[in-house]
Amino acid sequence: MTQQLRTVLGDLVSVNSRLTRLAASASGNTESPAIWRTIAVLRDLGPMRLGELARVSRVSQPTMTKLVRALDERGWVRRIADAGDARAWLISADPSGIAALDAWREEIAAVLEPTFDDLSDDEVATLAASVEIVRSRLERARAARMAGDVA
Amino acid sequence: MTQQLRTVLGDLVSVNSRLTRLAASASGNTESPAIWRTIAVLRDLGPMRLGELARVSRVSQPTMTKLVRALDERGWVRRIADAGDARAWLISADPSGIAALDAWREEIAAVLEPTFDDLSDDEVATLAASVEIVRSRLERARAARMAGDVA
DNA sequence: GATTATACATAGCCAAGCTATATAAGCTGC
DNA sequence: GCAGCTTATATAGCTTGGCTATGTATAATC
Repeated sequence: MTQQLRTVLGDLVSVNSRLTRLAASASGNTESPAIWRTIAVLRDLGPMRLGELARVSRVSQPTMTKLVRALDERGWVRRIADAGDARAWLISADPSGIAALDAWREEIAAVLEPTFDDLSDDEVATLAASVEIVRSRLERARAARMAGDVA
Repeated sequence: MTQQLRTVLGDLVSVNSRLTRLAASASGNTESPAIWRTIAVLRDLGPMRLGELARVSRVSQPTMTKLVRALDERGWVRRIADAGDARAWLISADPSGIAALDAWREEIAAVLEPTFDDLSDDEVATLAASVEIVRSRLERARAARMAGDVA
């Protein structure tokens, strides 16, 4: 059972990488996955400080500084001064960023759809259930991290 | 239904990106996903020419040239001269490359396991089924491509 | 109020991705 | 049998995403 879980986790990450390449190459999209991932996190979890955003996204703080700058240049996030701590900013997804994210999702979905359009209802439900499983575990990993579980 | 499929595909790619970051940051692994993806393709589909490997992996030919060089330097692939066409090479996964891939999979599985260790048998089965669904579609996309479906 | 800790920015590196182009080998037509 | 097109891989040069190390400014503490 444990072995089966391990195999599945390895397969999951492995097959993910190929799916990502398919999505990226099939769409002519020029923006990077990191940009979309960052907006998605902000949309799902709400405004937060840059450092917290980095931890949640599992990238280093300097990497997030770069990403936020790129997002800011496109007008897709807003930097709000944190009243009470002049060092910090609250990063918030701008409506235009959410709209761009939605457009990107539409685009990759449209591109992938032909490859997946013969899925049965059950198979679609299986994919949806898996997405929820992974999402819930990501959320748990985040919560554990916030609780100071891991450095 | 179509809308549901589209939403699921968008979610799938989106959540993948976060899972990839979790796997990368939780493991101290220094090798890149592209390296592992390439060996996995070679292992699953057998030896092939560099150009075909690039098409199957959905990267450009120069990108694959770089990856194959990196793999060759580590001794993880072999370049076999193609008898009958002096321009081409057959790229083959070396046993040491397969072993390294297996070790990497073990490592990320071990790192992710604590986050996923309370999954029920049903949930594990759901993830496994999803992996198979995606894998089968990737294979189909590859076959369609080989048939000259897309440039 | 000097020291230490924290939040973010900067510098500088490497890898992965791309397009454009070069090189070398095969293929075709005459 | 070689001129010229096509094909297979390599090289050049760029951008972005990732990292560590370090700088700078503000809080927090003693």
